[in-house]
Amino acid sequence: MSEPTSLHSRPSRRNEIRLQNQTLILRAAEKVFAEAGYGGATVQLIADMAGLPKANLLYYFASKEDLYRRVVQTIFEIWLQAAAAMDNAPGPVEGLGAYIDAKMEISRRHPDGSKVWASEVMHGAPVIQDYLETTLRDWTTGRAALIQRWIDEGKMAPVDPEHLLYMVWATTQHYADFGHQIQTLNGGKPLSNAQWQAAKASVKSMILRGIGAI
Amino acid sequence: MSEPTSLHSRPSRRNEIRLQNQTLILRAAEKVFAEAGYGGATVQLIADMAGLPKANLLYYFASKEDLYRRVVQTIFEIWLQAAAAMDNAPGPVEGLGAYIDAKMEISRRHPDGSKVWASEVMHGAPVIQDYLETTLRDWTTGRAALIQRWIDEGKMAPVDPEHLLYMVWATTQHYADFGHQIQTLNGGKPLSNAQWQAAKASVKSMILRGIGAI
DNA sequence: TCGTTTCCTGACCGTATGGTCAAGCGAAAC
DNA sequence: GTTTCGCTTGACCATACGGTCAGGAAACGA
Repeated sequence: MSEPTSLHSRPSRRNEIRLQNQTLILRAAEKVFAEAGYGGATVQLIADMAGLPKANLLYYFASKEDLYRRVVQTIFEIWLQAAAAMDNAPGPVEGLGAYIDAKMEISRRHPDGSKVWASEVMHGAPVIQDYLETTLRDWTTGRAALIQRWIDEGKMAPVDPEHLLYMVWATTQHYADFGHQIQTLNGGKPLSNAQWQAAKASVKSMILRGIGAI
Repeated sequence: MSEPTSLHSRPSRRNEIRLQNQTLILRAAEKVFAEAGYGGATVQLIADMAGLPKANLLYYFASKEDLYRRVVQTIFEIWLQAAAAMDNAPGPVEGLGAYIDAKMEISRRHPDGSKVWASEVMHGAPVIQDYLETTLRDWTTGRAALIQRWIDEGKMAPVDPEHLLYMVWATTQHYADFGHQIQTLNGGKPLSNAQWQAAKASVKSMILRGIGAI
């Protein structure tokens, strides 16, 4: 009853299991939400994917919606990390180049996350609307200003910074969100390592040339 | 009481009602599928949106899946019509320019259709896989060859035609699929007429410059 | 007018879903 | 050795879902 110093005990077996199961569930949830959408996903499906009984999921996460919210937030954080690639760059070639590289890498490594994000936004952003209005809006205006500075310094053509950002988002995320279509057009096979490099180079060169940076 | 001199019974009242209700239902279905996804959409929701009893929908359409299939096919046909804009063009400026214009117009006028299409592809194209493998693949290889011809004729830089097409698809459809995000970043207001024109011009100029066509 | 076909719909059904619960389990704390 | 307390789970529940059906209403042909 009286806790002497049990504020936070060592990692202990308990917390270890807890964390392990939570990440296991979140990973399964990401996959199922990406494949079936929020409405099409079922807790049972996620449980099967995770190899756990359904009731166990609902011990760790209060509800399906709670689980979904966690998945979306995780993706948003990954998304924001890549955003930092644009910082401290002397010009658009380095800054946008690194940003495009980072976003293409995310499309390759987290296609499910990208799909969940796309689905969330397409359905009106019911759970991350506040993030869009605060974090994303601030980030966007900040980078738009940075791009405008590059334009003023004559480092690129005078394009609308926001539409440029949309193009970067759209093009890079397309390789995740429409990966199935791309795979089908690629003879049914996923893009190989070399093809991914070619895609990255194509996207980068077209965009950078499109804004007169190269 | 029916008058013997029926004023207009040319298309016969029956077929008229039938067609009217079917399009009413399809329009409602497109909206609901776009907003909630296939799994999240319910027949009841579509019926409410159409202002008809649920049983009436299932009189005209055999099942929810049948209704969904019709919606997706309709979108695909609209999509293909825009594809013709590239034909008979002397070069990339006219051909791709017209294609981008057409696709932007579709994003503006059929955002729900675009979302349903995106959702369908993201979830592995369960109902239009065969279209992807036949119609879309043929169209893509054909247009890739056309673009390659333009490259050979020195009308544009030697970019990978397929990645160029992906960029056009991604960028134009982004304005429909991520319309909610764009609206949020636009202060919560939908793009105005002028803003749509600016978007169109931005996308066109960035892409055409990106491939060295202007 | 009458018979036939098509349209319309309230009531209903089997199933699957998100979520609850109470009883068990096992490692650690006493 | 016993108690504690978080972890685990089969069984269960209310609800909502897609789909059916019987039978009435309206439109049509003759």
